[in-house]
Amino acid sequence: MKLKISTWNINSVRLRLAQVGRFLTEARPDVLCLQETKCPNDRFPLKDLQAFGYPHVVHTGQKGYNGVAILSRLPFANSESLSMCGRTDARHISVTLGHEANAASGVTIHNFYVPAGGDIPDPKLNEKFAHKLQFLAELREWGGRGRPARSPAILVGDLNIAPLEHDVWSHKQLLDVVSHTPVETEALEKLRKEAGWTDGMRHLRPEPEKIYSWWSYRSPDWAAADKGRRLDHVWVSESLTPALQDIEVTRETRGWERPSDHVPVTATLEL
DNA sequence: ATGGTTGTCATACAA
Repeated sequence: MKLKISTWNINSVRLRLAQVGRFLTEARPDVLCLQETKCPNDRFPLKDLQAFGYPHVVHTGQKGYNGVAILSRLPFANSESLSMCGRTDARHISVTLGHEANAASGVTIHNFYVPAGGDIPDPKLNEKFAHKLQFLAELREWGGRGRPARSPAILVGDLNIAPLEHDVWSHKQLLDVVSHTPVETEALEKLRKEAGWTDGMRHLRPEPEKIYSWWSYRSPDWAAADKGRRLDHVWVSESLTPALQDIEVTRETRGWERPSDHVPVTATLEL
């Protein structure tokens, strides 16, 4: 069977409910992982999302900030949410697919939203950057402790880091810009390789091809300037790497009315 | 070097 899984930082799920519906209708993924739902749990638009043909939904959110959700056409065997950095903010949720005798049963999907990290790339001067580095340290520890990539698993999300030279419009100009500083990019690549994850996007579309999934709202003409960054990622475990068939970045959603600053990334696996 | 935009919630803060 084919498993099609998408990840999208939606920047308010309530404001962009119709866009989620349009994307789901047009792309028809089996699973959609959302970040930055910016929605407390009691105001999450559960029924509206289910009505798009995704009866299985888990979510965790808070007022105003953060928040992650997973929508699925396939049922879940179980779900959990990790607490990172001793905080109650909603930056991870995972499910294990199951309850049906198909090839996707037993695949665990982790949906992460890594802190953006503020503007100043110095943990002594900027608490938000210190938080980001701490989050990466805990991600590394988590990747070694439970060895999540040693069983069939997919890790997606807004990792707020563009790790490679061709993941940004200008490597040199962004070396001291949060999201592309060496301390972040080296930490992310190290923890990914150590844990055994494959960078799914680059596995199918290696450098030097430029790949972006985010364009700043502050750019007056984002499409012409094309000063993007690849902040959104799909990682797959070793056992699932040969199953990777396709990666798609749905750039056109950035041109929709009232868009998110991130666009969906979709992976197709033949299981 | 600086300011540029958006969303949430209340007019500041995070991204």
